[in-house]
Amino acid sequence: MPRPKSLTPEALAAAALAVVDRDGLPALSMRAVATELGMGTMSLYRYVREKTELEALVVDLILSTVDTQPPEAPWREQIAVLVRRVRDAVAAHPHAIVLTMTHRHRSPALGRWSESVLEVLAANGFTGARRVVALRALLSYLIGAVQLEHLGPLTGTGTAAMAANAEFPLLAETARAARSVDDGFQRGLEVVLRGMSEE
Amino acid sequence: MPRPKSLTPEALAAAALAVVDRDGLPALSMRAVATELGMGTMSLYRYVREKTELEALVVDLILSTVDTQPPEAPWREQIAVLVRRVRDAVAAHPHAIVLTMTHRHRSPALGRWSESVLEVLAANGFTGARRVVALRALLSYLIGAVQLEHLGPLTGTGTAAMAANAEFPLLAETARAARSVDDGFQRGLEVVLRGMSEE
DNA sequence: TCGTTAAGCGTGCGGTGTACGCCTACGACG
DNA sequence: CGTCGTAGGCGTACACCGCACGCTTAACGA
Repeated sequence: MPRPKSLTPEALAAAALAVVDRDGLPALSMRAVATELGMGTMSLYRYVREKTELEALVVDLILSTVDTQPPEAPWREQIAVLVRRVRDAVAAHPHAIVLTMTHRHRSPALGRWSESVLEVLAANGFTGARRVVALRALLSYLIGAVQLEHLGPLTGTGTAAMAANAEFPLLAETARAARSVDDGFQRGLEVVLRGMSEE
Repeated sequence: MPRPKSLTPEALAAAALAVVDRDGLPALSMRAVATELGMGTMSLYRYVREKTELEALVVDLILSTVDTQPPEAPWREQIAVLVRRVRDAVAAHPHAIVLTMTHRHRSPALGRWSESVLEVLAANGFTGARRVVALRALLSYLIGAVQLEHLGPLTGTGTAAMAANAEFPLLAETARAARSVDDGFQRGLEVVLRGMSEE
């Protein structure tokens, strides 16, 4: 048929991601992406029905970089590695984190990842409701911890003011101590893994 | 002094929240809030420097409804109740959840809540890094689980399609099983509490 | 009563997403 | 090789957004 598309969805997503990485999330407009690609704004709508669909494409591009193959290791370490890979992939594009969180459930890449985690769980005695609870706990921790790392409150600008406030002595002390805790993400993940193992 | 303000910040936030609850998050515009209050659009800027500040006000209004007094109970149940109260307050305004997550770190109400949780932890042997890790794990789980409940992927429309896909047999089975698991939030929370206790 | 001060708001600007319809490059076919 | 149908590309336009600016006006202290 006539006039083949000149863009793959990946190329479109890559252009959008480049805009976000360079100029921040508010700069992600249809016009900006079109300019990035050297096309007219409305041309993008040949590839995407609305802007949110473009955003979902960006998210899937980010998440598709994670290797879903579990490493050779004890099962808990297998899961820890898989979780950390997603954390790292998301953290590689800090301006896009809000996007990643709001569109993650439409990403086939995250679906493949979940399937991989479930395989590890299934191979190690997790069945039925217990497996459901385990995946939910892992996903919840992952999603929450990523946002915590990048939007406070233990390390945010907004909380800095609150933590300095004498009204919150424990919060202030905890925020101070948090800065010297190495890899809090990993230690929190171990909490979840330990809790899962003993259900 | 002349001409006292006719609005409290709470009244402003309440009007904005009414708009969001009634018409959804995209309908939250300065013009809509002004109309809700029967004022001119620009009048709002006497109370707020920019729109995000109004959003933060809404979030704090939502979170200020949670009782931060721990109940009489064993300490793990105390924490479970505190966490569940935040979950319920947030879930009461589903259209505002994205807002709540992005502005939570600027909410004094969540600061008071954190302080309260830390008091329970401190009174039960949690100190130093261990207390930091415990709070982070709880907050991460809370934040992530709330989003999981309201944006899939175990119960979302987007994932329904993915779960139906034969490419993801375990995910499909898990999504099916998830629907019959009573109070997955509570069971996931118990995973975290158990993991915390044994660090 | 009057002056001062801040509340309230009308106008306008630069930006957004996207509906609509035209133009045109291309691949298939006679 | 010409021609035609199709779908890619895009220019224009519209409704809406956040908000800068400066005027009008209500309420208090003196």
